[in-house]
Amino acid sequence: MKTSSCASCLLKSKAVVNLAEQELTVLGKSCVEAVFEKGDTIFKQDALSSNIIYLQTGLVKLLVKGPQRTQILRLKKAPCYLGIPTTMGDKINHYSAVAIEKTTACFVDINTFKELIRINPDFSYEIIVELCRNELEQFNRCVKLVQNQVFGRLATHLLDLSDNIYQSNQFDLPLNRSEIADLVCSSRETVSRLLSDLAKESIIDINGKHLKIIDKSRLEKISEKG
Amino acid sequence: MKTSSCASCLLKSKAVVNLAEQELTVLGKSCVEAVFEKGDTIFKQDALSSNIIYLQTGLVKLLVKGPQRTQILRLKKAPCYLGIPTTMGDKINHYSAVAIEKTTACFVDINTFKELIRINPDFSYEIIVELCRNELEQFNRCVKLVQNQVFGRLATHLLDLSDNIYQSNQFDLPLNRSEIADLVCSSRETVSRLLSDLAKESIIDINGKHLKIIDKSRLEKISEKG
DNA sequence: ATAAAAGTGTGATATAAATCACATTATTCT
DNA sequence: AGAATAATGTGATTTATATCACACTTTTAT
Repeated sequence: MKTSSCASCLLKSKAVVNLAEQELTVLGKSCVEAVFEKGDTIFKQDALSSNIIYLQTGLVKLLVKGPQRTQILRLKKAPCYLGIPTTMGDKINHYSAVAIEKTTACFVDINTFKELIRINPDFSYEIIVELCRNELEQFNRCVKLVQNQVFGRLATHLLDLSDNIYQSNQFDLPLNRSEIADLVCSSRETVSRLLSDLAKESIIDINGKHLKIIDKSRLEKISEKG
Repeated sequence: MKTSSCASCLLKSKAVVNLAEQELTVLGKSCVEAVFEKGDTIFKQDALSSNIIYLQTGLVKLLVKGPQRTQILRLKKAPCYLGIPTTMGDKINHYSAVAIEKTTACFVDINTFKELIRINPDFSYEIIVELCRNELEQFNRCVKLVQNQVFGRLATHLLDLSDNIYQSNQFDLPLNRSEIADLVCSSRETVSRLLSDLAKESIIDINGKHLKIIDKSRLEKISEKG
């Protein structure tokens, strides 16, 4: 870990690009950069948090360990902020963040973050925009969970990986079958079966972790209807 | 509907109390107040929105009509804002808001709202705090949906009505059985059965819409475990 | 290289809760 | 007031999907 020179950072957030030189100095003084390898925990459920986290590069999973099952709430791809609601709120992490690819992240002290909100309206504005986008995304997830059954949810997440995370119709799944189950709120066995079904129908081609989407339009139909 | 004098309003939001006199005048010029009776729609899913809505008094339900079922996303009690993420985002309402009690609301033009964010950091700060609280609440709802089965979710919502909405251990349900089903993501019949079961166990006393919580600690246990 | 551990696929069974069906009770309307 | 309509309760049946059980495969460790 090292204190960063935010002014010279090439991976500024949409909010941070609005900061003046002097404000960047303020930020730099309480901003610490860290690198996480695949599998590393960035922060842990139930731990106290007094930092906002900005993901510069990489991919993480947000997960909740509940009494019944573990849920992967969502995958978050850099660039984005993590932990704003928690750190602005009750300061106790409601979920853990674990890197599923090599990830670089900046830890920003909450007081500095609040100070920047106080002094720079353009900064605040971008934070508000990000919070709003998050809320709509989470909303969609929650609606999908109720409206669709497992087949549809699985299809939705495969499309999300293809369209938003990897921007390619073939990629290596960053999660094993059990984690995919946690992501689509189902069981390992069901996910295994449904992936086989999709392959039998020639909608996808799957070989271990390598996945190729063959018939995207049918997958989209399943995502909507199923 | 009438253009309001925001300066003299006794129901200012936590954000608005930070506004200076001149800023209140700006707000007042593009702020329209309206009264909604029980059952009235405040805004409709799929419609365009260029207003932020501030609920001064009352109670509303937010609902999504999906292909499979209707969901009541949540009840929102005044004072609170509605529609910030939508109006800041793609401007299309992802859900409807319907008054379930007499409700008064202010419609604020999005450009005025953005202007206030730009000129008053304390205003922005309070908006950020409200967005953060919303995100955590929605998060909890989503986790509960997966971790608990219907019995637990029903108990959770009864407690929410008692603790947060009515602040009393007896009240009239603002929703019929079918709407309660939409709220707990279940079916009318199941809700009906489970309410009877709770009554049989002397955990609640229910007579039509009137509900009295008799054994709160057992209800809390069901809410956590069930 | 071999053993141990972790991950995966697939059939059989169990289960929570939806759906169906219909009787009963409220509420609304003329 | 009486008819029509909506809301509710409750049993029977169905269904999606979890869970169990176990074989097979891949990865990791010694």
